[in-house]
Amino acid sequence: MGRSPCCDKVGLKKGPWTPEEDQKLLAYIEKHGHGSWRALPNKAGLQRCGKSCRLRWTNYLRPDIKRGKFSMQEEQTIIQLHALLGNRWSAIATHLPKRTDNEIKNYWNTHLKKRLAKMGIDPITHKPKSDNLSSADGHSKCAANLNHMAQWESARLEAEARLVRESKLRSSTIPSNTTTTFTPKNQPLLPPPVPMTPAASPCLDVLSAWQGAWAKPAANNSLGRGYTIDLESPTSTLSFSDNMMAPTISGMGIAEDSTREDQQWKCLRKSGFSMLTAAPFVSTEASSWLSESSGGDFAAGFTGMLSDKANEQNSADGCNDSDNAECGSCVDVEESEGEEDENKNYWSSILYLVNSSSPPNSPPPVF
DNA sequence: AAGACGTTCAACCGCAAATGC
DNA sequence: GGCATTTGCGGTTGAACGTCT
Repeated sequence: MGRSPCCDKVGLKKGPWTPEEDQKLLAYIEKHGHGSWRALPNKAGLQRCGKSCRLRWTNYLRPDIKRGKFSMQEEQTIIQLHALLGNRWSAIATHLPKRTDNEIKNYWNTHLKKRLAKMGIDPITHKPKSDNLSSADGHSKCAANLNHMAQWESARLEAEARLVRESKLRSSTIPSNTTTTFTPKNQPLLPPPVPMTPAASPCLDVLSAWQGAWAKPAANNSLGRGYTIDLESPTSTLSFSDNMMAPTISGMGIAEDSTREDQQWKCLRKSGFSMLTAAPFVSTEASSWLSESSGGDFAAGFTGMLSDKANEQNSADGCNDSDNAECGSCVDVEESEGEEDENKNYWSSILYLVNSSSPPNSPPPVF
């Protein structure tokens, strides 16, 4: 495709794979594992280079791949992780089970990036384009914190990715001469990916930090507002419960009602989501780093970049309840609002979440 | 109906890291 | 430790398909 071939050997087929080739590759890997990719094509009777075979397998034929539309939670996860890690698709993919890095990369380039850009958000910095110059004082601190956390999170993700790779390698190199029968649609040849449970990743991560901040009070909260926490979620993302007042954590694997979620995001924004509002729910530990990050003034520092923009939006919407935790007007979402507005709100909320997730001064990860 | 234009995504490439000898 | 080979990653391409004019 427009470049010199990666394999010098002539006669090797390129371009789209035929069903027959897929079948050959699948049959071979089912029987022998992939072993050496370079040697595989000859052994499997394929006129392809090993690289092409590996790519076909990892991005398309592997049984533990989920195809189809990305859920809203997956989108949120991608955006949050992209804000932290940049174009490190393989690291992002470790947080999205059954999605390949290539698929995530494509989805980002064809959908998410454009949607962010359309909203005036720089898809690289994840900040409003007009906001780039206004981050001189308070925001720079947050940016530094975010950067610190990004490095920290990045190192952890790399370690996780390594574990996943090693696990897969071990299993894939073992010939499956067991009773495993395999077709592209059903039987997994490889074991399920290493779950990113809190137990597996006991250290802080940005998303977990968020979860922790929200989740901890759940055990002894007397509010009874419907906290729901999925501790097994590998990459939980923040969402809000039905009445929008108490934060909830929902797991990635949980099917979501997108319409409802839209409304939740909308209300999150409408309620002027801020740590002022959230403070009563935040654990001591979490509020500690939040406080540090804001130079001692937890509420002011942390909410600065959140509420400013949210208030701006609220004013535009005529919702002035940003400082009111019991914003009742947010419960009923006006149906007359356009879908575009909902999308905007949803994306705005994501941006604010991304901007705010950086516990500073955390110790370096030990793996 | 047909050509132009835009979008999507599988597959390619080169590079860097990891691994083996 | 040094070199050769293999593997993984991220950027890019272009065919296929959809939409617009």
